[in-house]
Amino acid sequence: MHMPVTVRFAPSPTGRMHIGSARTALYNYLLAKRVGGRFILRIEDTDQKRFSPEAEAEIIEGLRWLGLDWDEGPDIGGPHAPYRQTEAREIYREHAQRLIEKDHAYPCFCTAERLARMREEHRARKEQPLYDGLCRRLDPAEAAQRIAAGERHVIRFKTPNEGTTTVTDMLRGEISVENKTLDDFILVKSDGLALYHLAAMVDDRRMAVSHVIRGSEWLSTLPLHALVVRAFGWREPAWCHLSLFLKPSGKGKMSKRDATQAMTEGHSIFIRDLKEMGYIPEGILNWIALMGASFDEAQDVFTLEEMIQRFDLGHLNPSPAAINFEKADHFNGTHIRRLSTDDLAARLAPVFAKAGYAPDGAKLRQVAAAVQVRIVTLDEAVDMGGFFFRENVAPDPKDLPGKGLTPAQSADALRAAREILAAKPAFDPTASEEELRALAEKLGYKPGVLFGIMRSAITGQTVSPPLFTSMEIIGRETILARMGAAEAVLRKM
RNA sequence: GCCCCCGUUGUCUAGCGGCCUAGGACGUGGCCCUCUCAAGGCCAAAACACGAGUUCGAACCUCGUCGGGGGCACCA
Repeated sequence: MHMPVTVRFAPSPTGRMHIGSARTALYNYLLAKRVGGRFILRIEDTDQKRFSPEAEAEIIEGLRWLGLDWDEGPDIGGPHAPYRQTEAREIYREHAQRLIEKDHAYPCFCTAERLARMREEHRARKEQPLYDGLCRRLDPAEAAQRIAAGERHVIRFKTPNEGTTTVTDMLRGEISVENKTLDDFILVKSDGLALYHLAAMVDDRRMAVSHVIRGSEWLSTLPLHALVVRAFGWREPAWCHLSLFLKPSGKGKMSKRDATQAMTEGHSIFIRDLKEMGYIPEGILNWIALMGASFDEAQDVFTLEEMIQRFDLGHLNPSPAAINFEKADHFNGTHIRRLSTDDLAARLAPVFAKAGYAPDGAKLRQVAAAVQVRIVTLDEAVDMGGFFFRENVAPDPKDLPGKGLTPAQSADALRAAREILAAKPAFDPTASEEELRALAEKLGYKPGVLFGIMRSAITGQTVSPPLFTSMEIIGRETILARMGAAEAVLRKM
């Protein structure tokens, strides 16, 4: 008998969408697709203080760009609305009330000041900073009276004082903690809004979530969450805590400063940045999927579809993984090479446009084919092939003379080459290659030397796609003009 | 300080008691190809944290040590 699988990606809109959350979303998505289950997007915005209005948009934009489509969510609705926790306040309140009635929770009137003082004392005595249970011992009648009088209060969970709580994590097996080390954590804040510990559990229940796949920063609160679920008498979801992403050095998780540092080195952990840097979804997906998991013993390049076919929770790795930006480049380049020419051209169009060029269709296709194996990110196509779309090139004069040749010798060679090309009634550079090689031999130069001069003259670069391919894209008149111009420069040197 | 988790080359990983003289990938070095740059092909260096135990046999099981990480909020 199979329970229907439902998973959810539940980010909080407090910051930018980064590769860590993208990977969590990906694994959730993969499991859902693998078994034909549902994938829900839920926004956990109970933290009003840290709420950022742009964050939700960036999350949605990031997921869409990556192609991780959801079946239910705040933007598209679904049978379990609301999908934003601030829109479900009453639901959480009712549930908190039920917990109080079942003697699993209690109102607490302690002030923030008292709590802070208490914590300080605990730390001073090197004890665990747990709530001391003052209000837990309050007479319920008195508590009810104070609430009726409008006194500010929070609702705390009544954690068992004795025994141990054991929870099963799919990747780690059983995890046990002694209940006396667990805090009477707050379920509902004094402003009436639930905290994650309550809201997420209630929502997972409401939405019939079968597998909770989330970051392992939640591992330490897992027993608490299991206790809440059990207090309600609900069936527990399968818990699966993903490994953490560590900074490239492997020492600690990425901090804000590390993220900034990465930017100065030309990297980023943020999805939107990666997109703007010219990474493609296929590359990013492949990259993050393999940090903390393996999909196949003998293969490591996968499309989303292939990942779905091979996804297996059992192949997730519980140990933390250091981020490796070189691999992002590797996977991105690999996936760019796998694109069809038309597809690459379509993706390159906005990149060239952004750089100020007006790429037309047919030529863009040719350029795409020419740069395809030479670029790691889409943006690199501009450096490698921008000259295809420029009216004029301005080669650095010092790059013009052939290796080991004087400017005069180079000018002569260039003129001779130009004459060969100009003499052809039908312009076909590739067909002229043999003749040009013969020319080089006649002059006593290596072909590469002659081609080097031509490359500088025609492309304005010392590095470019293959000369003859490039010439075909550029066209006769432009080539002859550029060669002539370069010769003139050489004559004056 | 307390609680929890993790530990195979520099990095991501395969390995689930004999298939391991530990496999793949990134990166690194070399060679080949070559008009530049790439891509591609071939080769190389590089790891089971340590110590006990269990067993005929341990990277795989157990315990300890050490190392790393996460959490300890009216944040998520």
